[in-house]
Amino acid sequence: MSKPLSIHRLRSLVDPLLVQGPLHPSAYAPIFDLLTGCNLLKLGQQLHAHMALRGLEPNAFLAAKMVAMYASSGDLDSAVFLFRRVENPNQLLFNSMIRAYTRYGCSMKTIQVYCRMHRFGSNGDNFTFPFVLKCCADLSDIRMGRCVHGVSLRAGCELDMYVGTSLIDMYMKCGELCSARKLFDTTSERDASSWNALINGYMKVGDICAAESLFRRMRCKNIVSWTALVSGYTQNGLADKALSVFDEMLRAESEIKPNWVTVMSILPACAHSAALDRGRQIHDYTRRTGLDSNPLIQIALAAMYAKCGSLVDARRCFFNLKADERSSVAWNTMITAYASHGYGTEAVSAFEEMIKSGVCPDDVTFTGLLSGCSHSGLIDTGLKYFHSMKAVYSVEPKVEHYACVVDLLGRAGRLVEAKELIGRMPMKAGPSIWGALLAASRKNRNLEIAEMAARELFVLEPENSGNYVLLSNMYAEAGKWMEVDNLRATLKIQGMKKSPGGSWIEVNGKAHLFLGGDTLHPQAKEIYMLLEDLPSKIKAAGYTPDTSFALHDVSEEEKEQNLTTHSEKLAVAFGLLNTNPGVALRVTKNLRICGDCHTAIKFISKIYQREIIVRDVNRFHHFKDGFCSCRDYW
DNA sequence: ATAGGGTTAG
Repeated sequence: MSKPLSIHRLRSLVDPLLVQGPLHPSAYAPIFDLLTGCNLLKLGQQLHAHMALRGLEPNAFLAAKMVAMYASSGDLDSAVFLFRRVENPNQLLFNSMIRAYTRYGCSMKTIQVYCRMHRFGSNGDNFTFPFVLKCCADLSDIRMGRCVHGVSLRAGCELDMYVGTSLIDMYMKCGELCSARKLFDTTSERDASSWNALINGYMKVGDICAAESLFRRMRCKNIVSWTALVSGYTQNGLADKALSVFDEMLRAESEIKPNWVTVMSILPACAHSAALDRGRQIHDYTRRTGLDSNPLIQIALAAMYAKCGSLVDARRCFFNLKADERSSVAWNTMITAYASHGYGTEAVSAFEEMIKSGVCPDDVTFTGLLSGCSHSGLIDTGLKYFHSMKAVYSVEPKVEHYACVVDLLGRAGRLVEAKELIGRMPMKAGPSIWGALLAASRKNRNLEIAEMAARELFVLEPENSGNYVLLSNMYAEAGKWMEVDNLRATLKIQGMKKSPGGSWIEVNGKAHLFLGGDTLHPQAKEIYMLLEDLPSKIKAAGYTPDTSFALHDVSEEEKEQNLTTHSEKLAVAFGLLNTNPGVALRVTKNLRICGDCHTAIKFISKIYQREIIVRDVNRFHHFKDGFCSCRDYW
């Protein structure tokens, strides 16, 4: 596309038309072309109104241009209105409308327009099929896809590269990998797009090897190919690989540089690994390249910072957004950020502010809000919002909202109410529901309800060893060693391994991972010395180790020993040893933080005057001056 | 005028 003209230049083209009488449609068409993609809705509307006032009905050709203009300016309704008024649509107009609907993600509508086009006796052309095929892909409608494939052959489009790529993409997204591959292998002309469609498809189904081998064999790699690899790794949970490909990309001698989509793909990898320093580097990169002016980037940055433990930076990114850029997703990001950090009150006020600014909440908003209330013990507030979801905001509660409320009630010890709520749910209770109930029974030491929840979970997610471990721990607490042995035997028979507890901490941009009882680290000796000194220091400050968290059938002394070597303590000790006084420590754990460690870290934060931020699988704990942001409610 | 993108409970 040519460079967009300045608003003044466009004004000077439109204004003379507005003072003249009706002209031939061909006089207006080029103006609408110029307005397309300029996001100057007002100017387009003015011209349209001028024509309407003079009784000028656009013909199909002109309507096509106007539909494109409206669609590109965010006004789909006007585009549809125009389209419907044209009695004799031509191919161009159909294409324009199909493109408009596709752009707004209205796949069903696109298919409807395509069908109508058929009834007008047209097969479509090389500009029709790519969009229609994309919709088939989005709908996973393989039958429609095959049908469109057939029509595209009849229309003689089989050699068109755009159509070819769209076909490959459609087959990949519908899970017909073989058909896609066959098309790819038999196409004589292939460009980067067809390769990229395949790579993305393989990544989507989790076939990393196939995607990698294609990428390595590719000779015409472009920015999309690199991004496909990065986002594929991220989506498959391979954050480290995503980060190293990103580095490789920066090093690669080609001209290819990360664009905004690449950045969007790499940020979740930073978040996953809690790689705050890497995240900051990427933030710097967006500032250097001007990508940071993109509101989507700011939102993704906010989410990254929140997940890396820096709520301050997350807020800063959010406040970089102008008021009209604060979409529901932006608000959701902040509400969820507050919730996960245990700032329920702030989550609630962010929600209220969102409503005040006229942004409609959606289901994600309420999962964030409810989990925020739950983490902070705002029981009544949470219940109030839950009940207002549908009544006030027309958002249908989904299973995840029920899970939040089960958690909200359960955490507060209202297990019976939680159980009753599960019974009244309009949908089937899934793992999230029973998982919340199990965790709540653990917290309240209610073995009976725990057994009930666990029974459901063993069926729903038999491969999740965490559930067995949790119940087994509860049996251990209750001294029911027989049941403990039974569960352990079950675990063993099924060949399941307890996922090892691990924590990591980033120091000078490098992550250091510790497993429970780890002695492999080069600094292990110093770390253990520091930890061995801790109990006496802490005991002097009034701390008693809570051995109920050791959960082994061993003597009290041994239990205490095991506690000192939990991975989160090792990571904290390492942090104390390797950072300057006063620097905040950020530790990430792959499981839930242990209760004894929680107490110990509170004391450490006081004794060593350090802010310590621990992210566990559920939430953040901010330790400072002997207190935790969760106020021991977790 | 093809391919890639942000927010989600235990």
